[in-house]
Amino acid sequence: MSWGSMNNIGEIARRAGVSRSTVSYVLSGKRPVSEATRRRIQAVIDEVGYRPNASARALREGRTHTLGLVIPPAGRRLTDMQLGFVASVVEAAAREDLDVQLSPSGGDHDRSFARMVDGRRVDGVILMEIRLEDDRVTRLQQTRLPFVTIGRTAQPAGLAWVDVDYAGLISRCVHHLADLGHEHVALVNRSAELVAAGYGPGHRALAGFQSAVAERGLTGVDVCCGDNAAAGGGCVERLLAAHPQVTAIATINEAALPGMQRALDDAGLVVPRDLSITGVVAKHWAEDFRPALTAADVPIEDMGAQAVTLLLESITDPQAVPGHRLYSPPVSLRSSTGPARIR
Amino acid sequence: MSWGSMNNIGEIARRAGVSRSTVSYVLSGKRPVSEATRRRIQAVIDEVGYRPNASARALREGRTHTLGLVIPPAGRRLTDMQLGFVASVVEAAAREDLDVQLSPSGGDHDRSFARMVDGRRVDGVILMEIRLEDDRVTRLQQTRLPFVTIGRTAQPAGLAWVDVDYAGLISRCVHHLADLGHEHVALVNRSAELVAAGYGPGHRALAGFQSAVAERGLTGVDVCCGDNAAAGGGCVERLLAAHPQVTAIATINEAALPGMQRALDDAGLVVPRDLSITGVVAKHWAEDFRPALTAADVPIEDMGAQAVTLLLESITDPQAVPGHRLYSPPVSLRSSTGPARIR
DNA sequence: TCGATTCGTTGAATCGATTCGGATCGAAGC
DNA sequence: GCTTCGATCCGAATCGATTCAACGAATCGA
Repeated sequence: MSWGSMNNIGEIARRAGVSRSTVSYVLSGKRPVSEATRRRIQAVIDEVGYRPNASARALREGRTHTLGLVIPPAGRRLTDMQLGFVASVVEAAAREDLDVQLSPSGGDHDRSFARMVDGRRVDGVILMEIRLEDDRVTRLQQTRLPFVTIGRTAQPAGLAWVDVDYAGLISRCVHHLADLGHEHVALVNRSAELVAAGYGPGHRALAGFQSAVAERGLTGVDVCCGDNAAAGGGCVERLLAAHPQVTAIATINEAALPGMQRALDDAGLVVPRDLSITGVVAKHWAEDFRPALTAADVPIEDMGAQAVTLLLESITDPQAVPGHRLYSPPVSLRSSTGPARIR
Repeated sequence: MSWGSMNNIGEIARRAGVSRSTVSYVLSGKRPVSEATRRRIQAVIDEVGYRPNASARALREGRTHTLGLVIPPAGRRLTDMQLGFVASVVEAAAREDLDVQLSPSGGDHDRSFARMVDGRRVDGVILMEIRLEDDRVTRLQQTRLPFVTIGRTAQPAGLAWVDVDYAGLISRCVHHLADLGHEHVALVNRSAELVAAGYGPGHRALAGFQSAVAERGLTGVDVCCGDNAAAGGGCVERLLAAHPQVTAIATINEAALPGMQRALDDAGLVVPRDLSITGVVAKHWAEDFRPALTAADVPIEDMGAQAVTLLLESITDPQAVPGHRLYSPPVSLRSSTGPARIR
């Protein structure tokens, strides 16, 4: 394990007294090599700590054994859920002996994104924070580079994706609230910028909210809210002031939860006695809430792993019809929802 | 921008009616090319959307234009601060047109880490969550691959690193508490496993705590605490029960803060009237605390950017003596500390 | 004993880009 | 008219690994 001055396959071959091809076959096992020479070569490899140069291998094989993961541009802090996706994707990739490259890109015109895609630096790409109309998706389609989206576009047919059924789940939450007798409910959505940019979950949650509200004959109010505690606090304060009749809140904005909690505390409101809260958030947030949140737990780990699986399928068989998966986890009954009561 | 069946430099040369080298010189500008041909070539490049193959370029140049970032192994959730480092490193790298590869590795024997290091897949490595004795550091040293650590080992001489002066800052916090008249103070450290593993901040914070406590003639108690809200709650409950005389807490465990706050609320203690809290945490956490935390704000952004800068220096000039930077941000006076009062 | 088969190994081509020495050509100098 | 000299451009080597056709030697059957 000392510092071999040169660590290429030729040097190994020279020291072992064989040709480069034989060394290669020992590494890959794609052709039989006699036990004697294989041991001799392996000894040299172990001695100098040789590992084939990744770039050379990638060039020759046409595979980099690296996945690209496009995350929201830096500056904006990643939400806990996004971080969860990153972690689970990285872990799932590691299990398959794949590396992960990060690209912080918003639009299609990003240098980092362009390098990754056009430079054929990765075998496939996972896209996060997808918008209903997404430049990056169209860009990836025409490069014929396999990719999977976490979240889905407006027209996801023929694409590989994993997503949460925000529409269905928020709808289910509203029905749950209606069953409890609530008549005036509110939706706390993601940030206004995200929704304006056509961010899928925001739009789909709103659609599910509105349809369920209509179906049950409730009155519903929806507000956008920045992805952080401070915004959550202000948002709930304004909501309570403007719509005092509201007795229940559904949300998909987990990052705002701590602030929402604080605003409720400050207003002297007890959950669920005075106000019910529910929504679609990561399990971690639901359980950290006080009281524990009745919510649909987004299966972050599964989704990241599934995205990697789908991507690998696309890579190994580019012709195959891309797979997808829509998650619709059950709404876990915890302690944050209760019968409606006039405030 | 259509899908050129082949996108290599040879194809571009053929279409433009020149040799491959000329195309290369147009791209790099390392030799003069006549205006006429340069325009002709550029037109072809733009038309087919050509970009040089990253693997081939890396092979030839011996540089991958990629940085490796070693993060704590998945499974354990990353703390907010770690996430901040990742984000700022990625952003700083992007500014330099560098890509970032993630490697979730704890020990030295990790496959992902080995691939990254031995496969020469990256030009340099940034290491997070450094321990006082760290296998990965010794491993990197003998491969002669430039690297920078966020945090530092017990013997950091000759290494490139950025770190927070936890010892000095916690000491300053204790002095601040002593100035306010507190006589019984507590330190809430990071998790017991981390400290047992020789995690630097844990040890250095403890050392600073103990020396300051001794210097001011206080009584001090230190406890370890898991990096999450639940652990923080339990930790403070036990602390209050076992040491009722404690009137102030210093901490470096930001992830535990929400839980600590809840435990204090439950105990009916008002900050800072009944109990003072201070410590070293990311600004974000300090400001989200209620009341805002008097604390030294860890300059996460700067540290990530600085780590990239130091790494680039190591890469461009491997002979130079590695730089380092010890951050000692001021303790921002907010509202969570006040004069001691017997509970 | 000789041709056929198998096993182990080798040499050379290849992936796509960079780079250096040299070739080509027109213009300038004598 | 012939050499000289820039200005341009080209050809070939190179980076490190993989892979295929082929070759020598040993084994086998007839």
